[in-house]
Amino acid sequence: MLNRVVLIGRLTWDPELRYTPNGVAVTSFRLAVDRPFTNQQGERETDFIDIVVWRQLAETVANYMKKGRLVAVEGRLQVRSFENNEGRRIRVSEVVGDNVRFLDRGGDRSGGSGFNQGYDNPGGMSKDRGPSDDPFADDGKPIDISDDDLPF
Amino acid sequence: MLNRVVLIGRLTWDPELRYTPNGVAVTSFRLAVDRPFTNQQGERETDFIDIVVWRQLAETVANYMKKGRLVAVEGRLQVRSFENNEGRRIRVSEVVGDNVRFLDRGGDRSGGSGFNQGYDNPGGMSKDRGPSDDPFADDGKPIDISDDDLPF
Amino acid sequence: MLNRVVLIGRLTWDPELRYTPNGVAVTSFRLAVDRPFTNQQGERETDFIDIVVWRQLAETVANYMKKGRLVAVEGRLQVRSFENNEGRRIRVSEVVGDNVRFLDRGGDRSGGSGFNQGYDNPGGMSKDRGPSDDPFADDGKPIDISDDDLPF
Amino acid sequence: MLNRVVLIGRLTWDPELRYTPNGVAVTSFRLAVDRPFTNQQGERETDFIDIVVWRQLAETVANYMKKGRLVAVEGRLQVRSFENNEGRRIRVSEVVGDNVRFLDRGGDRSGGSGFNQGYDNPGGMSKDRGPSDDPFADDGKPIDISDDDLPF
DNA sequence: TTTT
DNA sequence: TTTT
Repeated sequence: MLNRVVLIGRLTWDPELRYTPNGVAVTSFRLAVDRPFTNQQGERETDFIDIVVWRQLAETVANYMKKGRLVAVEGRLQVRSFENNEGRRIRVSEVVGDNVRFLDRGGDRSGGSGFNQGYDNPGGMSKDRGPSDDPFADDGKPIDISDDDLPF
Repeated sequence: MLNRVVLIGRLTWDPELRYTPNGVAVTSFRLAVDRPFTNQQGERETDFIDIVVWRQLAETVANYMKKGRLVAVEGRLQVRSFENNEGRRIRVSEVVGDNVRFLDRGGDRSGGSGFNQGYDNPGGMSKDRGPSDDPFADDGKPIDISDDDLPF
Repeated sequence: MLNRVVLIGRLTWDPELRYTPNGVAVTSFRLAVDRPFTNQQGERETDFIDIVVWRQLAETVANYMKKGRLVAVEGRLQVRSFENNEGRRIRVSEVVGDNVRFLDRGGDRSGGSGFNQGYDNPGGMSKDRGPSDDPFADDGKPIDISDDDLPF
Repeated sequence: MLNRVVLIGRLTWDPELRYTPNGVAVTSFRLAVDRPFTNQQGERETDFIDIVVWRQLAETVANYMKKGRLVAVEGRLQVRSFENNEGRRIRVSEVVGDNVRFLDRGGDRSGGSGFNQGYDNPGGMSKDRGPSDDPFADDGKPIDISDDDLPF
């Protein structure tokens, strides 16, 4: 009914871009997210959380992200369940990201953050697109609504 | 850089649908969100939070929501600042909703919830559309990616 | 660094309350969270997400929740990794809930929602407590700050 | 019923620490949060969002944050309404932060992030404390539950 | 009072 | 204009 996740963490390896048989771009990576407290041994533990992003966002992430980079990820928590080839039931949890923000230096605007951004259409509601069909390509038209446009 | 709000509360009045001069649907409503604690007088206070939704979601909300209904709203917190006609600086805060879920009886699936749902394209990244141009109209094609499509 | 999850879904079974050897209450349950879109076969899929709650919240949830009930859960996504007795690496993902809200009729306030609420101390920053040591027990003192108290 | 906000943005000025008459620390600051899209004039707009934090977190923020720093804030959206001295109804919206993470260099761990963290007890459920009574002071005891402690 |  |  509602499923929203927000994470900030560091990439544990370089993301790798793949394509589905239908040509849809998909990138997976793992995020190290430190817990905000220490355990009984006084150690700070870390959750290693798998992220998957699709389409244009997959390509942006693959192009700009590297192991160690700090990112914010928004998305939904997905649990897939299947039987492996030993007949064992396996459950795989991952966050399907629809927004990824780069939080440390990207070499862009003088040490700034968010130099590159990615937005996907949350909830997978966008139609399936091939990799060459950029859903965010600028068509030269304005994409927001001006104040003059407001009815109140 | 990142701006996400999730609220659950009750409508304080019937929402009203308007259209911008350009024909874009927009609906505003106010949500009563009880605080999870009581104040020094032992009273439970409530935040009255303004929500605005656009396009198809505006029409869905206007059609199905009524005063008193319980809803979940996802969106971003927007602060507009302007000078009023007395030259005074006014700040208006509202949540621009991109997902609204109906949480109490909708007469749909036997006491179920979420009988009607609305999703807008978060972040306002969709192109401007007129009210008759439903961004979520079903075109008869599948809108998600099947398991067979997965490269891993 | 930051890890926040908000879910709304239905309990797939009655939760069961257990206690750790140290007497800490813990309740697990599974939430069915419908996806907001349909797959290529036109079916609406569901994520079955495991939730675990601790201490007072565990007891509240065990006392009031039943299979089928609609709830909102806030928490953090935790991934535990261990080797099973076959030497296989297993990863278990679950949401550690720190706030659970009951969203359908609880028999309390005439069809209201949120009849019962649970809050845990997010981030696990509270000290370990035994089950009889209610962290939310009312000590008769006010727990919030009045307006008179504000310095601005 | 549920009210959660997650923001990432930059401080627009140095925060200022105050105390209530009862000695409770409170710090306010304003966050500049860029929108993820451009308006009809092709400009990227920014929401300037007021944040208030209390108690220990107020002191941590006041000690470590400076104008321009990038932070993540979690909290709840609060709307206060009152009549000003001209008899006009004023509505003030602000995010009551219960978690603030520092996202750019803090001089701590070699360019790392989150060098300093603050957690407040969300929902204001903690008892009122004076400024010298650090709710997060380490008492030398473990604050989490070990794996051995788990009943499953 | 507006950040990068 | 305040919901339950």
